[in-house]
Amino acid sequence: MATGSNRKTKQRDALVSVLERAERPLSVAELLEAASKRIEGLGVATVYRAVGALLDDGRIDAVEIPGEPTRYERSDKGHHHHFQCEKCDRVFDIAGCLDNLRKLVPPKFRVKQHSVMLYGVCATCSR
Amino acid sequence: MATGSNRKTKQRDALVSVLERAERPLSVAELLEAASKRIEGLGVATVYRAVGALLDDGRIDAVEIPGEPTRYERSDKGHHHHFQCEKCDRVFDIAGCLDNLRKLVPPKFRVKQHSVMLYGVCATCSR
DNA sequence: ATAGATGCAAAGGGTTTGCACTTGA
DNA sequence: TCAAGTGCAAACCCTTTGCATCTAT
Repeated sequence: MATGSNRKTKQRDALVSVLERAERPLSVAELLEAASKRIEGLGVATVYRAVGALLDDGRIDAVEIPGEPTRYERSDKGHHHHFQCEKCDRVFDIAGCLDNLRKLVPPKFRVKQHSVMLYGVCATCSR
Repeated sequence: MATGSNRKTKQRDALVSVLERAERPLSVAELLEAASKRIEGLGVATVYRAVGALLDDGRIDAVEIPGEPTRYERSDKGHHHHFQCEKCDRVFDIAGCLDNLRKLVPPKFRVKQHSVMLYGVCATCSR
């Protein structure tokens, strides 16, 4: 996926480092806020463009949760899905995947990607 | 879920009937376009409000696809998932479901709902 | 009569884009 | 040098809301 040139700038460095340290997927707003502590005057557009570049390069993945702004996370976590707790709203990574998903589709349909979101109550909130 | 009063109006009748005949989930824009053929001067806000009322009453369900406008479908179709074609952007219903999804989560996590989205190329666009 | 529904237009939130300016290679 | 990146503001898309006007009951 590595497209184009991608210069090294302090803005992108800051954003990458925020994403690298993050323990959970972050939204653009969260990225902006976190990185602004280091880069003053950082603009939203820059964050969106950096995020776009990182997505193109496959360095991060988008975590999309209906009704919420898209979050982003390092892509080196491998293929996985997410679980959102309805009590605490936290999003957890779920290892593993059902690869027989493609069996579900009608003939002639070609499946290239899929996403699975699980909702329920996490271990902590279950107590 | 049946809330409030819900008057019978020609606008809502038209929208319900469009939804009832639809073979795939429809966006507000699609609903507006379809229903406008019968109700001239139909406004977007009316569609949104009608959709909201139908959701409250549990007569339709929202199909949320990241990066795309929410689509709506009759709620009496039973449990199923969706497939979006990357060529034509249409969303199709996929019968069946992998119910071993719950096996993916760590112990103590309780799964109550899940959603599966498949992406690829539909039969028509495959040709 | 009157609460609920409608249409319009304005406003809101998230995301993208045009443009002049800055900066990394 | 000069293409790529930045910041700002305007533009966009989807959705919601305020308000004066209808309309079903």
